[in-house]
Amino acid sequence: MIKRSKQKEVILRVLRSTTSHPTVTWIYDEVRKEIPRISLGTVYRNLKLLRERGEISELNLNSAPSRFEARTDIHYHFICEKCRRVFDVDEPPDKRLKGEVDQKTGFQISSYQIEFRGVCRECRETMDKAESGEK
Amino acid sequence: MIKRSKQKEVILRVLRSTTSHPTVTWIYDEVRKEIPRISLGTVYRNLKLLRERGEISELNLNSAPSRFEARTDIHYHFICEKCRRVFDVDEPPDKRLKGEVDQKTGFQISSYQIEFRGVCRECRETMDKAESGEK
DNA sequence: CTACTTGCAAAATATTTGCGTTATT
DNA sequence: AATAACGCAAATATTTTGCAAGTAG
Repeated sequence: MIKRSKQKEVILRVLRSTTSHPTVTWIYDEVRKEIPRISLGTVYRNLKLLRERGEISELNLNSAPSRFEARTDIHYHFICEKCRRVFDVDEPPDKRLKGEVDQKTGFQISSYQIEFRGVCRECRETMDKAESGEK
Repeated sequence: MIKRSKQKEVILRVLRSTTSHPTVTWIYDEVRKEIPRISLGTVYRNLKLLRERGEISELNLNSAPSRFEARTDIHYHFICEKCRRVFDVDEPPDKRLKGEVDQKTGFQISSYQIEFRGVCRECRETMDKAESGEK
Protein backbone atom coordinates (compact mmCIF):
# COMPACT_ATOMS: atom_id res chain seq x y z
CA MET A 1 0.00 0.00 0.00
CA ILE A 2 1.16 3.51 -0.80
CA LYS A 3 1.38 5.81 2.20
CA ARG A 4 1.26 9.54 1.99
CA SER A 5 4.16 11.67 3.05
CA LYS A 6 5.15 15.29 3.13
CA GLN A 7 7.78 14.58 0.49
CA LYS A 8 5.31 13.06 -1.95
CA GLU A 9 2.95 15.96 -1.57
CA VAL A 10 5.53 18.65 -2.10
CA ILE A 11 7.04 16.88 -5.12
CA LEU A 12 3.64 16.62 -6.73
CA ARG A 13 2.75 20.20 -5.90
CA VAL A 14 6.04 21.49 -7.32
CA LEU A 15 5.57 19.54 -10.53
CA ARG A 16 2.00 20.79 -10.86
CA SER A 17 3.15 24.35 -10.42
CA THR A 18 5.08 24.43 -13.66
CA THR A 19 4.60 23.64 -17.33
CA SER A 20 8.32 23.55 -18.00
CA HIS A 21 8.94 19.78 -18.15
CA PRO A 22 11.64 19.93 -15.50
CA THR A 23 14.42 17.43 -14.80
CA VAL A 24 14.81 15.54 -11.54
CA THR A 25 17.49 17.95 -10.42
CA TRP A 26 15.28 20.98 -10.94
CA ILE A 27 12.48 19.34 -9.00
CA TYR A 28 14.95 18.39 -6.28
CA ASP A 29 16.17 21.97 -5.95
CA GLU A 30 12.64 23.35 -5.78
CA VAL A 31 11.50 20.83 -3.20
CA ARG A 32 14.57 21.52 -1.08
CA LYS A 33 13.37 25.08 -0.56
CA GLU A 34 10.59 23.54 1.53
CA ILE A 35 12.25 20.35 2.74
CA PRO A 36 15.96 21.14 2.88
CA ARG A 37 17.00 17.67 4.04
CA ILE A 38 15.14 15.70 1.39
CA SER A 39 17.43 13.38 -0.51
CA LEU A 40 17.73 12.99 -4.25
CA GLY A 41 16.95 9.31 -3.85
CA THR A 42 13.59 10.17 -2.32
CA VAL A 43 12.77 12.39 -5.26
CA TYR A 44 13.60 9.60 -7.67
CA ARG A 45 11.60 7.09 -5.68
CA ASN A 46 8.54 9.28 -5.46
CA LEU A 47 8.58 10.33 -9.08
CA LYS A 48 8.66 6.66 -9.95
CA LEU A 49 5.71 5.91 -7.66
CA LEU A 50 3.72 8.83 -8.99
CA ARG A 51 4.41 7.74 -12.54
CA GLU A 52 3.30 4.21 -11.76
CA ARG A 53 0.12 5.55 -10.22
CA GLY A 54 -0.44 7.51 -13.43
CA GLU A 55 -0.40 10.85 -11.64
CA ILE A 56 2.45 12.27 -13.69
CA SER A 57 4.21 11.60 -16.97
CA GLU A 58 7.83 10.92 -17.65
CA LEU A 59 9.36 12.00 -20.93
CA ASN A 60 12.50 10.38 -22.24
CA LEU A 61 13.81 12.70 -24.84
CA ASN A 62 17.11 12.54 -26.63
CA SER A 63 20.03 13.36 -24.41
CA ALA A 64 20.01 12.03 -20.96
CA PRO A 65 18.02 13.34 -18.02
CA SER A 66 14.34 12.45 -17.97
CA ARG A 67 11.81 15.22 -17.93
CA PHE A 68 8.56 15.16 -15.99
CA GLU A 69 5.21 16.87 -16.21
CA ALA A 70 2.00 16.83 -14.28
CA ARG A 71 -0.14 16.40 -17.40
CA THR A 72 -1.04 12.81 -18.15
CA ASP A 73 -3.35 13.33 -21.10
CA ILE A 74 -1.95 12.54 -24.52
CA HIS A 75 -0.43 15.51 -26.26
CA TYR A 76 2.51 16.25 -28.49
CA HIS A 77 5.86 17.60 -27.44
CA PHE A 78 8.37 19.64 -29.34
CA ILE A 79 12.03 19.55 -28.30
CA CYS A 80 14.32 22.30 -29.53
CA GLU A 81 17.65 20.76 -30.42
CA LYS A 82 19.45 24.05 -29.82
CA CYS A 83 18.16 25.27 -26.49
CA ARG A 84 16.86 21.88 -25.29
CA ARG A 85 13.60 23.39 -24.13
CA VAL A 86 10.48 21.27 -24.33
CA PHE A 87 7.19 22.71 -25.53
CA ASP A 88 3.68 21.33 -25.42
CA VAL A 89 2.10 21.35 -28.84
CA ASP A 90 -1.47 22.54 -29.01
CA GLU A 91 -2.71 20.13 -31.66
CA PRO A 92 -5.37 17.54 -30.90
CA PRO A 93 -3.93 14.04 -31.20
CA ASP A 94 -5.49 11.55 -33.57
CA LYS A 95 -8.19 9.73 -31.62
CA ARG A 96 -8.25 6.66 -33.84
CA LEU A 97 -4.51 6.03 -33.70
CA LYS A 98 -4.39 4.02 -30.49
CA GLY A 99 -7.29 1.82 -31.52
CA GLU A 100 -5.80 1.10 -34.90
CA VAL A 101 -2.39 0.19 -33.60
CA ASP A 102 -4.04 -1.82 -30.84
CA GLN A 103 -5.95 -3.87 -33.32
CA LYS A 104 -3.17 -4.27 -35.84
CA THR A 105 -0.54 -5.44 -33.37
CA GLY A 106 -2.51 -7.24 -30.72
CA PHE A 107 -0.60 -5.29 -28.11
CA GLN A 108 -2.19 -3.96 -24.99
CA ILE A 109 -1.33 -0.29 -25.27
CA SER A 110 -1.36 1.75 -22.10
CA SER A 111 0.02 5.04 -23.36
CA TYR A 112 1.86 6.71 -26.15
CA GLN A 113 4.02 9.73 -26.79
CA ILE A 114 4.65 11.83 -29.83
CA GLU A 115 7.75 13.97 -29.96
CA PHE A 116 8.83 16.42 -32.59
CA ARG A 117 12.39 17.58 -32.88
CA GLY A 118 13.79 20.64 -34.54
CA VAL A 119 14.68 24.25 -33.90
CA CYS A 120 12.32 26.62 -32.15
CA ARG A 121 11.52 30.03 -33.59
CA GLU A 122 13.66 31.89 -31.10
CA CYS A 123 16.77 29.83 -31.79
CA ARG A 124 16.20 30.03 -35.50
CA GLU A 125 16.22 33.82 -35.34
CA THR A 126 19.40 33.79 -33.31
CA MET A 127 21.02 31.49 -35.83
CA ASP A 128 19.93 33.62 -38.78
CA LYS A 129 21.39 36.72 -37.20
CA ALA A 130 24.65 34.97 -36.42
CA GLU A 131 24.94 33.73 -39.96
CA SER A 132 24.33 37.07 -41.66
CA GLY A 133 26.70 38.79 -39.31
CA GLU A 134 29.56 36.38 -39.67
CA LYS A 135 29.99 36.21 -43.43
CA MET B 1 35.44 16.94 -42.23
CA ILE B 2 34.34 13.41 -41.47
CA LYS B 3 36.88 10.76 -42.32
CA ARG B 4 36.03 7.17 -42.95
CA SER B 5 37.36 4.41 -40.75
CA LYS B 6 37.06 0.70 -40.35
CA GLN B 7 35.28 1.24 -37.05
CA LYS B 8 32.60 3.46 -38.54
CA GLU B 9 31.93 0.99 -41.32
CA VAL B 10 31.59 -2.01 -39.08
CA ILE B 11 29.34 -0.18 -36.62
CA LEU B 12 27.04 0.88 -39.41
CA ARG B 13 27.04 -2.58 -40.97
CA VAL B 14 26.26 -4.23 -37.64
CA LEU B 15 23.38 -1.87 -36.99
CA ARG B 16 22.03 -2.41 -40.49
CA SER B 17 22.16 -6.17 -39.98
CA THR B 18 19.48 -6.16 -37.32
CA THR B 19 15.99 -4.87 -36.70
CA SER B 20 16.23 -5.35 -32.97
CA HIS B 21 16.84 -1.75 -31.84
CA PRO B 22 20.01 -2.68 -29.95
CA THR B 23 21.71 -0.80 -27.15
CA VAL B 24 25.23 0.59 -27.36
CA THR B 25 26.55 -2.37 -25.40
CA TRP B 26 25.05 -4.89 -27.78
CA ILE B 27 26.51 -3.06 -30.75
CA TYR B 28 29.85 -2.88 -28.97
CA ASP B 29 29.87 -6.64 -28.36
CA GLU B 30 28.98 -7.40 -31.97
CA VAL B 31 31.59 -5.05 -33.39
CA ARG B 32 34.24 -6.51 -31.11
CA LYS B 33 33.88 -9.83 -32.89
CA GLU B 34 35.47 -8.12 -35.87
CA ILE B 35 37.54 -5.45 -34.16
CA PRO B 36 38.43 -6.86 -30.75
CA ARG B 37 40.34 -3.78 -29.61
CA ILE B 38 37.67 -1.21 -30.41
CA SER B 39 36.76 0.88 -27.40
CA LEU B 40 33.32 1.65 -26.09
CA GLY B 41 34.09 5.35 -26.44
CA THR B 42 34.63 4.90 -30.16
CA VAL B 43 31.26 3.22 -30.49
CA TYR B 44 29.60 6.10 -28.68
CA ARG B 45 31.45 8.67 -30.75
CA ASN B 46 30.59 7.04 -34.04
CA LEU B 47 26.96 6.44 -33.20
CA LYS B 48 26.74 10.12 -32.41
CA LEU B 49 28.36 11.08 -35.70
CA LEU B 50 26.14 8.74 -37.67
CA ARG B 51 23.09 10.12 -35.96
CA GLU B 52 24.14 13.67 -36.72
CA ARG B 53 24.66 12.71 -40.35
CA GLY B 54 21.16 11.27 -40.33
CA GLU B 55 22.32 7.80 -41.23
CA ILE B 56 20.80 6.16 -38.18
CA SER B 57 18.17 6.92 -35.55
CA GLU B 58 18.46 7.05 -31.82
CA LEU B 59 15.49 6.14 -29.67
CA ASN B 60 15.22 7.35 -26.12
CA LEU B 61 12.66 5.18 -24.52
CA ASN B 62 11.75 5.01 -20.89
CA SER B 63 14.45 3.55 -18.74
CA ALA B 64 17.98 4.38 -19.52
CA PRO B 65 20.11 3.02 -22.33
CA SER B 66 19.47 4.51 -25.74
CA ARG B 67 18.46 2.21 -28.53
CA PHE B 68 19.56 2.57 -32.12
CA GLU B 69 18.29 1.49 -35.50
CA ALA B 70 19.39 1.83 -39.08
CA ARG B 71 15.96 2.99 -40.28
CA THR B 72 15.58 6.73 -40.49
CA ASP B 73 12.13 6.92 -42.01
CA ILE B 74 9.28 7.86 -39.75
CA HIS B 75 7.52 4.91 -38.18
CA TYR B 76 5.97 3.98 -34.87
CA HIS B 77 7.56 1.99 -32.09
CA PHE B 78 6.02 -0.16 -29.44
CA ILE B 79 7.91 -0.79 -26.21
CA CYS B 80 6.87 -3.69 -24.04
CA GLU B 81 7.06 -2.61 -20.42
CA LYS B 82 7.54 -6.18 -19.25
CA CYS B 83 10.24 -7.60 -21.51
CA ARG B 84 11.60 -4.21 -22.65
CA ARG B 85 11.70 -5.30 -26.26
CA VAL B 86 11.08 -2.71 -28.94
CA PHE B 87 8.91 -3.44 -31.95
CA ASP B 88 8.40 -1.55 -35.16
CA VAL B 89 4.74 -0.91 -35.80
CA ASP B 90 3.56 -1.49 -39.32
CA GLU B 91 1.08 1.36 -39.52
CA PRO B 92 1.57 4.21 -41.99
CA PRO B 93 2.17 7.47 -40.12
CA ASP B 94 -0.11 10.41 -40.71
CA LYS B 95 1.38 12.39 -43.59
CA ARG B 96 -0.30 15.66 -42.70
CA LEU B 97 0.80 15.69 -39.09
CA LYS B 98 4.23 17.25 -39.55
CA GLY B 99 2.89 19.98 -41.79
CA GLU B 100 0.09 20.87 -39.42
CA VAL B 101 2.31 21.08 -36.38
CA ASP B 102 4.87 22.97 -38.42
CA GLN B 103 2.36 25.60 -39.36
CA LYS B 104 0.68 25.86 -36.00
CA THR B 105 3.85 26.32 -33.99
CA GLY B 106 6.21 28.05 -36.37
CA PHE B 107 8.87 25.53 -35.43
CA GLN B 108 11.25 24.07 -37.91
CA ILE B 109 10.64 20.36 -37.46
CA SER B 110 13.34 17.99 -38.55
CA SER B 111 11.94 14.72 -37.30
CA TYR B 112 9.47 13.13 -35.01
CA GLN B 113 8.90 9.91 -33.11
CA ILE B 114 5.82 8.12 -31.93
CA GLU B 115 6.14 5.56 -29.18
CA PHE B 116 3.52 3.30 -27.77
CA ARG B 117 3.93 1.62 -24.42
CA GLY B 118 2.19 -1.38 -23.02
CA VAL B 119 2.46 -5.14 -22.78
CA CYS B 120 3.19 -7.31 -25.79
CA ARG B 121 1.10 -10.34 -26.60
CA GLU B 122 3.71 -12.81 -25.43
CA CYS B 123 4.12 -11.19 -22.02
CA ARG B 124 0.39 -10.85 -21.62
CA GLU B 125 -0.02 -14.58 -22.10
CA THR B 126 2.70 -15.30 -19.59
CA MET B 127 1.03 -13.02 -17.09
CA ASP B 128 -2.38 -14.58 -17.61
CA LYS B 129 -0.96 -18.03 -17.01
CA ALA B 130 0.86 -16.94 -13.87
CA GLU B 131 -2.28 -15.35 -12.49
CA SER B 132 -4.56 -18.35 -13.00
CA GLY B 133 -1.93 -20.66 -11.57
CA GLU B 134 -1.16 -18.70 -8.46
CA LYS B 135 -4.58 -18.16 -6.98
C1' DC C 1 2.54 -3.18 15.49
C1' DT C 2 3.48 -3.58 10.50
C1' DA C 3 5.04 -2.15 6.51
C1' DC C 4 5.99 1.85 3.78
C1' DT C 5 9.14 5.84 3.54
C1' DT C 6 13.20 8.53 4.44
C1' DG C 7 18.11 10.26 4.42
C1' DC C 8 22.50 8.95 3.57
C1' DA C 9 26.02 6.91 1.20
C1' DA C 10 27.62 3.63 -1.84
C1' DA C 11 26.88 1.14 -6.00
C1' DA C 12 25.39 0.49 -10.51
C1' DT C 13 24.60 2.36 -15.11
C1' DA C 14 25.33 5.17 -18.90
C1' DT C 15 27.85 8.53 -21.42
C1' DT C 16 31.52 11.84 -22.27
C1' DT C 17 36.17 13.45 -22.51
C1' DG C 18 41.44 14.31 -22.18
C1' DC C 19 45.47 12.66 -24.11
C1' DG C 20 49.07 10.62 -26.63
C1' DT C 21 49.08 7.74 -30.81
C1' DT C 22 47.44 6.11 -35.33
C1' DA C 23 45.09 6.52 -39.68
C1' DT C 24 42.84 9.17 -43.47
C1' DT C 25 42.84 12.75 -46.67
C1' DA D 1 51.55 17.68 -43.16
C1' DA D 2 47.09 18.62 -41.19
C1' DT D 3 43.33 16.92 -38.98
C1' DA D 4 40.06 13.44 -37.81
C1' DA D 5 39.59 9.16 -35.36
C1' DC D 6 41.35 5.69 -32.13
C1' DG D 7 42.20 3.18 -27.66
C1' DC D 8 42.57 3.70 -23.01
C1' DA D 9 41.41 5.34 -18.75
C1' DA D 10 39.51 8.68 -15.97
C1' DA D 11 35.78 11.76 -15.25
C1' DT D 12 30.76 12.85 -15.42
C1' DA D 13 26.28 12.19 -15.25
C1' DT D 14 22.19 9.68 -14.04
C1' DT D 15 19.64 6.44 -11.56
C1' DT D 16 19.16 2.69 -8.24
C1' DT D 17 19.71 0.45 -3.84
C1' DG D 18 21.04 -1.32 1.03
C1' DC D 19 20.37 -0.07 5.49
C1' DA D 20 19.12 1.79 9.97
C1' DA D 21 15.86 5.03 11.71
C1' DG D 22 11.37 7.39 11.33
C1' DT D 23 6.32 7.66 10.39
C1' DA D 24 1.61 6.65 8.48
C1' DG D 25 -2.18 3.51 8.73
